[in-house]
Amino acid sequence: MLFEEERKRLIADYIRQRGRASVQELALQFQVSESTVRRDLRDLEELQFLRRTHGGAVPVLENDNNEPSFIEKEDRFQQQKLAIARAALSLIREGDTILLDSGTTTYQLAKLLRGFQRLTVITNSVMAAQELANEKTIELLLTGGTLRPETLAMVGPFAERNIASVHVDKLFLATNGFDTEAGLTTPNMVEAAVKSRMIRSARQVILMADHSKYGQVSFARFGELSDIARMITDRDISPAAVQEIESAGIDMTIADQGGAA
Amino acid sequence: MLFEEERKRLIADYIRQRGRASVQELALQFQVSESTVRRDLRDLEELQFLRRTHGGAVPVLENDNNEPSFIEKEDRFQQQKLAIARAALSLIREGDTILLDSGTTTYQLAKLLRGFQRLTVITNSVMAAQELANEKTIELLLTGGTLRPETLAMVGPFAERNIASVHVDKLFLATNGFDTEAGLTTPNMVEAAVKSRMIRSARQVILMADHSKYGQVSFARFGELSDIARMITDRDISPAAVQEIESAGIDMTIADQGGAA
DNA sequence: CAATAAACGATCATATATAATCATTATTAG
DNA sequence: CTAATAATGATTATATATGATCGTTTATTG
Repeated sequence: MLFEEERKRLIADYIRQRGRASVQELALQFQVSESTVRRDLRDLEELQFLRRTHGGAVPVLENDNNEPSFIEKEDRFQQQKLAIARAALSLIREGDTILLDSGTTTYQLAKLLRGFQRLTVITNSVMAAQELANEKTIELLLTGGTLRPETLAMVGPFAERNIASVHVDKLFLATNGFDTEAGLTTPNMVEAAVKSRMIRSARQVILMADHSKYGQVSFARFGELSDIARMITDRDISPAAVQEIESAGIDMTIADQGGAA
Repeated sequence: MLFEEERKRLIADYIRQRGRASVQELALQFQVSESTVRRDLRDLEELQFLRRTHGGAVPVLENDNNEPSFIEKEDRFQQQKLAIARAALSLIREGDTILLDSGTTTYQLAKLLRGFQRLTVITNSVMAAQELANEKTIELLLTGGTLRPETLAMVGPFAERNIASVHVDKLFLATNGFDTEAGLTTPNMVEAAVKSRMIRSARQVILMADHSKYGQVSFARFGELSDIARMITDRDISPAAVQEIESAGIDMTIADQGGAA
């Protein structure tokens, strides 16, 4: 005879393992009435361990790939950004210490960082931090700072001071505007100050920017082209732009989307 | 014949080893009445050595994987903690700048902070930050630091430095151990360092601790009783404890759970 | 879209576990 | 040694988990 707690835990395991289970099946399996199974399922659903359906239950969806957040849904160029993130991933080595800027493209990279055995990640993005919080093999540091609700980025003196106190192998940087004349720009002054600080704390600066950023000029300037060692963009960038960027001494990586458009 | 403490330890071991035990089984095994077994189990549960179920007890699960454990989700003292949080809430004024420690009790308070029109909150708890991220009327600052996966608390030099650079009206502090001799203690050294810093940055220190913390001594000491201006606890605290704490010059608030047990 | 069968939630009865209480026994302090 | 205190066991009232029943809701299928 099982205790209630034991049974609930086993039911949760059972469903996670098999992918699904009917109420009847569970009642038979654990030798209790269907009433009891339903009560258990209700409790487990409340604790988010599974989702009930008519007739049974299914595992709760891992937030790995499904259920993109609101920001993600509204995001344009997702395919391109994922491709850029994959290209960025190949630049990271075991044991690296990296600085991860906030932004939707760098967020895609954060999701890919799982699986590293030894990695130190410093970020001002709460969204990125959430993705990596449970990875035991990744040392995760948050810069701290005032939280901007729109982007869940931490900015301001707290962030700047902490970034100033470290040195990293690689910075993965995002931007709103990238222009050969105006340099690197973003709409928000305090975010610009943080990015500027990040650049100064990195041995190698890698810019992750899809083609739509090229030629854009925003309000606050945080760096110039010569700060950038490498730029990763998508294949929709114009050949003319590529030539112009390369002639500024920046290595280019054109990310392949693997056949898909 | 065993001493009480010996028996309790053996019961805890027994359950950890076998994975479960019924009250009957334990009464037989240790040659005591079921009443005594239940009392032992109650004590052991309060100390988090095991979890009671109807009919017996099971071990506390180690949360080795990334999923939130049962323990976290169904916190047995939730009612008390909520009551404590409500009492803490009444101490906060519009326009205050408060420092919020990480922990389950302070997390309850974070959830109640919505609705303030003007409030500055500094916290090292990512969980608390998530609750408040979308409140436009709350200025939210994160301390930054290394993220501890178990508690989602930010600790270490980043956090300490930023905390040291501010001064707040009120600190809402959590603790694992509260003892008139040993003072305030917690299992983790780096968390202790952060808490210690917090105390130094606050004009008024308010301790939020349910009755189970009283008399507990953990590994790392981060403060003494004289640091505390006020303690908020639940009504299950013993009158003797209240008197002892008050004679140490600490104002006491016994949170009412509003009729519910 | 309606008919039908299955699944569901609500409610109740019951068996059992538990908390509260009190008497008794062990332990400690003076 | 005696008084006070704490732990234990027995007893009783309360609380809880469970299974059965039944009216309602939901999915399916012709």
